[in-house]
Amino acid sequence: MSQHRHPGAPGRAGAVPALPDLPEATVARLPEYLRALHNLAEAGHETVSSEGLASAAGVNSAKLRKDLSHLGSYGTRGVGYDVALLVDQIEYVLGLTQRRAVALVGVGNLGHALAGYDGFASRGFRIAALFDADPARVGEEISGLVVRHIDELPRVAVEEAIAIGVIATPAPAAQAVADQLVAVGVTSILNFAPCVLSVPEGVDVRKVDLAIELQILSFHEHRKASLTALPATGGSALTALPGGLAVTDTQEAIGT
Amino acid sequence: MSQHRHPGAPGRAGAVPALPDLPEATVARLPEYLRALHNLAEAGHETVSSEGLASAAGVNSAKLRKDLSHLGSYGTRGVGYDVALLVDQIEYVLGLTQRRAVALVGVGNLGHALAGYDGFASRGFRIAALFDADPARVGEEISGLVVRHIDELPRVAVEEAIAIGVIATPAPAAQAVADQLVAVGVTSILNFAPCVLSVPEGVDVRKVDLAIELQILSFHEHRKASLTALPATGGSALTALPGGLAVTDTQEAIGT
DNA sequence: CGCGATTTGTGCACGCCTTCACAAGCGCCT
DNA sequence: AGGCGCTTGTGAAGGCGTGCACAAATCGCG
Repeated sequence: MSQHRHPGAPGRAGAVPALPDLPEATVARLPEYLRALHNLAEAGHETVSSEGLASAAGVNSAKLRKDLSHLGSYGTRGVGYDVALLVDQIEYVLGLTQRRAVALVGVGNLGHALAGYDGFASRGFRIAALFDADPARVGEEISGLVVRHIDELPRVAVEEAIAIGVIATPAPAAQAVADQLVAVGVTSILNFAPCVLSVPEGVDVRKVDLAIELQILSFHEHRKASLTALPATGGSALTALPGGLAVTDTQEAIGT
Repeated sequence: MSQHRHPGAPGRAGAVPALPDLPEATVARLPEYLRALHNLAEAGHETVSSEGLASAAGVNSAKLRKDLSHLGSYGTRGVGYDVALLVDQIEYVLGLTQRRAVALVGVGNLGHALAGYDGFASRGFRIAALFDADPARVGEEISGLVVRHIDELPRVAVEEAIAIGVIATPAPAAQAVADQLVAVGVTSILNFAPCVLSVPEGVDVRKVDLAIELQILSFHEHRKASLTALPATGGSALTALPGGLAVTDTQEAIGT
């Protein structure tokens, strides 16, 4: 198609340049590419081949090329991708050109850690406010921010232009917090509480459950054990291949 | 098929009862079903229909039935599933009948929170040891455990029968830690460091990257904004439908 | 100026996952 | 005992995602 047209150049006019709706799977990988690209840029690379970027991001090179082609792509055949250009492009698509304000609700064990996690700040986000329902925690200062009572959410949400809510409360409190976030106009929620949230249409919820991740690992562990444990008993076929197989969804031998 | 045969009853003979290799997508949902089932059991329910359990877990009922059918299934037509029986069955398949020992490496910000997270203990895991490479942190006591130097990993791994390793170090240190874990026989790793790990075949790695989750939300936020920005400003638009529906991949109206 | 080496972009086929729709099975009520 | 309503388990269809393999395009060099 186009030669080197930039459908939505980052620093360019802010006029909603027809954001393509990418496949979910692609969206989920873009941040990984972005991180790899930042590393490459820091290492002095000006261009990178699909093969090189793919291995740095831990994916197949064909998959990477297809992913990038979805967003209009900025590669040069015979050469590769311009690192800086691609960074700008991905950051634009992900909406990282504006530093979004994040409200963190629940400053218990996990909330404390999240409040102090510098990975947020360094990757396009700003923790703008901390909330908790426990009066004993209100007023405490964490990483330069004062914990406020959840009832102040409406006022602060407007003041700080909160775009994303992070829930790090115990499960029983999570639904109420989600409702409050939705009520003040938040349409994106990251939920660390181990429960299902019910939210209106148009609100995105992503869930991170640490115990679930471990349980998934446990299953594979269990399965691996049950395979290597049956050298004799023909029992259930499978005949455990000596090398074993690949993994769940990520790694592969990557050549740093 | 069988009436009420238990191919692998939990407390039963420990003789590797032909663990079926479930679809990855199913495995990833089983922990969610398990959590929902525990809630139902606590609420006094003895049986539950696929519809009921599905909404409690935030999924489609057909999907749930197919998932459960993969593990031999223990439902009764016209009635539903026996809650206690299903709990046992899922816990068995996930390998949660034995409480696996977890080693946590890196007790910085996030590591501290993970060490104190009671969700691990309550859901089948035991944090057996904490490690760090920083001598200043070695010796510190967290949640009843003393932080040890990473060099003690080989000895402790054997003593405590470590089954799963959790990496909560900065990215530059993660690969070395992974290598050390693999060297002492750990074949399941949960990685919180924002980097790709290279591991041998047969080792499972799952990755949790908090910033990536936010960036995915950011994309959808960006896209929603670019859509609603066209009609007539509407500020935050959306006119939140009262009933509201699901979102990206989880929620649904749940009737607690 | 032309040719070959290199690398992107993509058409295509395959497999996994989801969803629908319905037959089979079970309990309860009459 | 028989029928009826409810719920599970599953065959089939459709959609999505992945990976291969190759044509198109670009650069560098002779």
